[in-house]
Amino acid sequence: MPEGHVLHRLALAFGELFGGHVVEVSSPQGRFAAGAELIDGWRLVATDAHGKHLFLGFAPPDAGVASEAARGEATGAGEYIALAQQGPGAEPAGLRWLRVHLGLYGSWTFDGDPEFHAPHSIGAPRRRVGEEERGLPSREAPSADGDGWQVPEPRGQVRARLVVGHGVADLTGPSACEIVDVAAKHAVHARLGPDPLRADGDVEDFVSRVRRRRRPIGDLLMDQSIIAGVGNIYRAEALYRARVHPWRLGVNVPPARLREIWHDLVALMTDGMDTGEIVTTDPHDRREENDHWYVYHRSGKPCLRCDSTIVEDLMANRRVFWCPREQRRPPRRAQA
DNA sequence: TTTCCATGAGAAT
DNA sequence: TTCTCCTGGAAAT
Repeated sequence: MPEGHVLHRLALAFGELFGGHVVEVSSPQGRFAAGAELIDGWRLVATDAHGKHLFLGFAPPDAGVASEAARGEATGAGEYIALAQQGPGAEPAGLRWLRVHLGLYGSWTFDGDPEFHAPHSIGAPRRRVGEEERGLPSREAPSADGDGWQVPEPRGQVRARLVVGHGVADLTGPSACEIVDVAAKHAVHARLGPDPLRADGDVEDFVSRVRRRRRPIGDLLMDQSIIAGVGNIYRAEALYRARVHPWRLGVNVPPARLREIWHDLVALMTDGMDTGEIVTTDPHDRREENDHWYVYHRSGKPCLRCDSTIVEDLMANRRVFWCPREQRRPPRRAQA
């Protein structure tokens, strides 16, 4: 159940660990065999993330990066383009893109030798917050006589496996894993709203998309065509921090408050991208060290700020949490 | 051992 | 609105 910060974190990790390298791509499970064949032995030259979609751009191993913009930036080993961090216009043409959506249970697990920095698993379901991101221990510890790291056997249903000389990334349980061309990639971008973690994320775009809808703000924040990357935790926490009731209609939330929510999400999700975990509580509000959230999964417990009992309800079949005192009810609740 | 559930989203009804 | 799919950890039995 990774939210957008995880995908951006993954895009950065893939750039650092695989960027510029020729990658061996396979599908141990078999369900991605045809797609893997299309990029097996190709070079990772670009990464991108938008909302909960991860894109890895591959070029033929001996081709330079096609576009003018990319020249000199992604031609040698270890070099690549991180598109989410750049403005529009830097996208190389002619790449084959691996598009991955982790859905409910997808995760990437990394392993590698000590040179392959930071083996870790990102996006794994049910990860307890605060738990250190940690990968599988290498099966083969480096030994004194020069035996190096060995690629471990796939563990579980590995849909896709990416291998470079010094490390491996295994993908399990994605809801989407496919090879797309640049046109299909652009179609994905087109149906997504602005992403607080992208360089081209535009707060006014977000505001105007929300203000057009007579739907609860809690529902709109989960709609990827309104704002991309926000999931159930960031939705609940951002509304709490802005003191907005989840059922207030988007059209009734003042633009200034929406801007506040956006900028708060930029800060919270950037922190999540940097640390790998979602922490939304201010330090002085924490009563225990692991009080990472104000309302998410805290129904029945006291509000960290006012001691009111946190409540929950279903909104579009997803649990939504709020504090009835910090987030006052709207004058009239939206009809379910 | 089995059941339940989850940071998701698209299709079917 | 309900169903469905992908997986695995925790809770329930």
